[in-house]
Amino acid sequence: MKTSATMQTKDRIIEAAIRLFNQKGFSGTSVREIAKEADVNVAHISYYFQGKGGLLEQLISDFYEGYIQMIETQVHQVETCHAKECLLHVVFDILSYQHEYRQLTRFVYREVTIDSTLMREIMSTYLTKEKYLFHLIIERGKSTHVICEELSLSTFMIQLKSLLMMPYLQPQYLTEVLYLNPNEPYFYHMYFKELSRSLHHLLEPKEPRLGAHMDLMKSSN
Amino acid sequence: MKTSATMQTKDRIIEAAIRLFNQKGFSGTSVREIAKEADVNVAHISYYFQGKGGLLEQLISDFYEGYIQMIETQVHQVETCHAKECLLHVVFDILSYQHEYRQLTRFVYREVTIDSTLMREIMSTYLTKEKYLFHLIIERGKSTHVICEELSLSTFMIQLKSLLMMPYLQPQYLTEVLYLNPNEPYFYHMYFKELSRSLHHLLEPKEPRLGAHMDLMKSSN
Amino acid sequence: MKTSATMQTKDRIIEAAIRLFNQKGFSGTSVREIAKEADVNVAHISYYFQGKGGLLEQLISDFYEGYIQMIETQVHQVETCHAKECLLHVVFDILSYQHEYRQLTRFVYREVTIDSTLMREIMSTYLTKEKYLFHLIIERGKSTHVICEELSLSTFMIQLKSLLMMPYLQPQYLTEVLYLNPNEPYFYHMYFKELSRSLHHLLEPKEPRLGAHMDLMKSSN
Amino acid sequence: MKTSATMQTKDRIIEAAIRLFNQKGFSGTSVREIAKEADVNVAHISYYFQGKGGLLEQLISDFYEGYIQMIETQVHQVETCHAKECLLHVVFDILSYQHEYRQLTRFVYREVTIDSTLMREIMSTYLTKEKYLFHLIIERGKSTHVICEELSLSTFMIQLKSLLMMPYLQPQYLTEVLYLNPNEPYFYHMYFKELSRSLHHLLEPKEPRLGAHMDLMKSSN
DNA sequence: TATGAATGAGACTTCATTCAT
DNA sequence: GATGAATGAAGTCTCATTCAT
Repeated sequence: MKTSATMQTKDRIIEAAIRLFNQKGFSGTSVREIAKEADVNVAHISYYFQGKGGLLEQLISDFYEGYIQMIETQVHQVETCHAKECLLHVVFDILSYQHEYRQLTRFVYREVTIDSTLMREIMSTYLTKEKYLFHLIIERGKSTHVICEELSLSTFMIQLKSLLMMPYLQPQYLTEVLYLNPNEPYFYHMYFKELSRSLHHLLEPKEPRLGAHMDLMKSSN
Repeated sequence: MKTSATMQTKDRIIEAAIRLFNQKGFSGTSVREIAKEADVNVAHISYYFQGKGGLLEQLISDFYEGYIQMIETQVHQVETCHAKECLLHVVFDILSYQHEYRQLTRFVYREVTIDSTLMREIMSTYLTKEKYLFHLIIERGKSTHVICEELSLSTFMIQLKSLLMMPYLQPQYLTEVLYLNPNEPYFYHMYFKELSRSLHHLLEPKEPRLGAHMDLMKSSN
Repeated sequence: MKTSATMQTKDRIIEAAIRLFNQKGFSGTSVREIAKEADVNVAHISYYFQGKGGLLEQLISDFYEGYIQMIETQVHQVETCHAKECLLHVVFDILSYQHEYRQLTRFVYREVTIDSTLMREIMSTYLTKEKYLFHLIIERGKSTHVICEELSLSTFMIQLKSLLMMPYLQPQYLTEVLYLNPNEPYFYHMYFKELSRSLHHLLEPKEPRLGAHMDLMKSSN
Repeated sequence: MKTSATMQTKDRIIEAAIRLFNQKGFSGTSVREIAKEADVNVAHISYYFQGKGGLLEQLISDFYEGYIQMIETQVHQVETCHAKECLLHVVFDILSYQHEYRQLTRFVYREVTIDSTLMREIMSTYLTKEKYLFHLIIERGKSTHVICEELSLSTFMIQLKSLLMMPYLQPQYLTEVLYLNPNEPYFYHMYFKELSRSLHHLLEPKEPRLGAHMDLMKSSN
């Protein structure tokens, strides 16, 4: 068992790292800065996390560990529910989770765009599981005819994840261009509403008519 | 006028930088690596671009310069068109532009998530203009009653941009989890189709009924 | 409290820096050379002194700090003395101080001739104080009628400082042209004698007759 | 014969070099800065002066060439004169020469404090000659009994040269501490007056009585 | 003669980590 | 467990010079 002082040190490092990685990126942050921000000796970072890389790994793993666990819990809790309602519950929980760990979320979502061994492991460990969990819900929805049979899981995941990640990948865009404040609770409640509406359209059985783009396709190279 | 040899050197640096920044991020890439990849003397990077930072600036500026110019051209060309058609044309052009400069796009979209002075300038210079151009189209659509009066520009921009950026911010997710290949032309044609469908729902005047999430709101903190 | 090992490292750097700056000038010396001369890792220079510039700053500040303190001590000690005697004591102390820190003195006196922000600060911090301290002595001498009323402080300071600095600014001239050895204690005792004689003439109330140069003045442009 | 354009280029380089060497020292100035300041191509510096070192050499040689020639001219012109008057003429000419080439003088006097092969050559070539010329005058003065027999040449040279160089080695001290402006013609006329007075005392046959310092000598280590 | 791109060496600094205390 | 000095590698950038045009 770790002593309280040790926990404090580890936690202070984690908090400082999240703050700084978020601001300047992983590579853009030095261990000295982290140690200074956390008011800890530099050697502690290597000592507790086996180096800067280990710290990164732990932060990302922790994030996705909690992320997947939260979805799993929700999916199993509402196993008997109406699929669409379950879906919305999960989405709402994800938004809450992201909001609770705002800085970590933002940093992880950016770092995950880098092609590295670590990230590939994360993909196959956590994101594949996430996909599977949504697959379960969607299938349940299809079998109970509340979700359109033709809906492809990929299409769904792309739309869902792009909207879920947007506020964390482009926070400055929201604040400086759209004058929204993604850190306020109000924002993410509104955001949930919009997201729900989008998903609603996506899951709807009736296919909308669209013609314009078909011609565009042909004229392009 | 620059000699051909010079252009080759500058261009080789730019290409190498895009490739590496894309793979390892800006901070994660050293000028030595870039010089090696470009088969160019290290000193050239400072010589031509006033340092690594200048190279970053130029890449990002170039990207957004072309980006905005392309949208502007399209918007003015189809000024007399049906607003919705114009919108689809612009979206299609953006997807094409992004596809043409795949690696640069991917890198820029990631780097833009970092809060720096440069990025804030990019926001206020280019992205504010982008918003304005979409504002013009949307307003035209509203005045001709093909776009729902209640649609807020912010809502529209969030949905549009999140979908536009998604394949470039999460390419590994697409390839390794969803088994899609965002680099193939086929993909981005399909993607355009999906995007069009989403926008169609968004612009539609008729408001869908949704209730489930309202209850969720109340039970949350 | 610093450990003995640390002090050794810092001191070794300082000694090596003085030696090399003295020989080759500040800009003409590289941190690598200093590190090599001090038998220390290159990184230590930035580590302990915040870079080469910080090292320079510290050396110069240390020199003038000790310099002013020494004069102050002397001035206050002999407050009740005869002004002229006090003056000679101070001059003797300065010569001793300069001799004790020969290499540092020489380097500082050369570097001080460069127009930089640092040097301007040194001027206004230390040399203004030095002037003030001599002002005190001179005024005391004037009020007790042992120093000529008409003597201007500027004239005095110029003559005094030019003679004080000479052996350190032109050591090669002394050795290679005049065949004197300014490093020997004998030399600076002789030098003190000459200096005293010069000052004596300067402080003397009786004005010498001089005519020759008056005509020169008129014939010059 | 050099073309006018070439001369312009060479001269522009020389002027720029003097200006910059004066401000930042030799090692502190880069050839690129010089080329930029002179509005000349960088390659010209290596081309015309065989590199940065050659430029330095030329500047210093030119300075001392003119310096010695000027003294020689004066010494031979006034060969038949009264030794003291001749001395004052020479001193006045040196002050004028220094004033005319203010920036060069200042830079050369600083650089001459560095121990290098070049400087040692300068010493043995020019400064030894300077000493010899003053030796001639002093000896003439001694033989005509207008200069004290006991005056040593070294003592004289030290006092003379320290005063001659002072305004160029410590210009900031004069401006920022003593509030004098060494660039004004008025200043150096005054300075000549003071210098003359000092020399007068020095050459005087009657030895002043001084006792205080003799005791100091014994109490020092 | 004039240019400016190219070069490679070397400048200063910061990095993450280790280790003796 | 905690410290901070020490390390060597690597970072970015600037240097003076050369050379083909």
